[in-house]
Amino acid sequence: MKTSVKDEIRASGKRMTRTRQAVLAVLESTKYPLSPAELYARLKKQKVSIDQVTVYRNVNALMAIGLVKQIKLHQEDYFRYEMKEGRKHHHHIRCKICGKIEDLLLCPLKKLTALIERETRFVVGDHSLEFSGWCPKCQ
Amino acid sequence: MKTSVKDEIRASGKRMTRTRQAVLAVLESTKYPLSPAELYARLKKQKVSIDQVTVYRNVNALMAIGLVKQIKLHQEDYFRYEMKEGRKHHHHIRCKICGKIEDLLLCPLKKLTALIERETRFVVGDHSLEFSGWCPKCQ
DNA sequence: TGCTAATCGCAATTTACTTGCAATAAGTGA
DNA sequence: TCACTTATTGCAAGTAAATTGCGATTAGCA
Repeated sequence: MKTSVKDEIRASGKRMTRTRQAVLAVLESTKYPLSPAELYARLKKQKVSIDQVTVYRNVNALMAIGLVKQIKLHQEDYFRYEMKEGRKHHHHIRCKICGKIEDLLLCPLKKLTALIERETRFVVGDHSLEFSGWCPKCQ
Repeated sequence: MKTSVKDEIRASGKRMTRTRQAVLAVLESTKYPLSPAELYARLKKQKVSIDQVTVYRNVNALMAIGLVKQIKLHQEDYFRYEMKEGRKHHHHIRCKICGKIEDLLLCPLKKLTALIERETRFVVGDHSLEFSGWCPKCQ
């Protein structure tokens, strides 16, 4: 775990506990966003003593201080979480069959903001974009 | 209600009941996607005798035969439904303050499919795209 | 008009997530 | 190093959206 992460946690008045460290370690070592249930399963596999509720509370706390990003995929009815740390703005594609999730580093939307603001008179904040399809193995 | 809608329902082996007709009428007269709770509230206001469960079962049935489209907005933890009938492919923008939802008729993503397929080796099926921001009244 | 299966209402269940509370432990300050 | 404050934890219970089971109702056709 990078020192900077611990510093950010301390700076926000939060503490670096054994469980929080374990949650962060799993998120940092995973290349795609994890659901609380998946996170919990991995921690149990590693013999980390932790409760489901603590996983929820930790991802929420880490999200509140901006270390972790919450992601909602269209086909699923739960949230996923990934480290924000040093990651570029990106989107995801998810396989309709096996659920495999991969990053898409592209984003075609920056140019669109001005057009949308002109058309709708909204001020545009964020966007969410997600593709689904069939991964190489499931085709 | 258009005859064609009733025909489509009958053609799929389903029946046009009083409650289903009422659900369809509300969906057809609303310009943005409705949640089951909103649908239920409007039906009650119109003195339609219907149960919450029946609203859920109806939107699911209508979705199964392709008359209605299910939409999940990023900031909400429930589904919304809108008529598919004759509507062009579109996306939505939602106000972060008051929740106002408006259609966006643009879609910048068709050209992107080939690029994503080349990069990820996925076959792209659908996409979902949603903006959020501040509507004219809430700015 | 009478039959059959789709649909309905009501109650209970499921799933993801949150909250209350007493016990524990991180980090500080002496 | 120890004591103290309070963030954090585990467990149990509670929410809210959506689904399911089942007996009663009713659409639509013969």
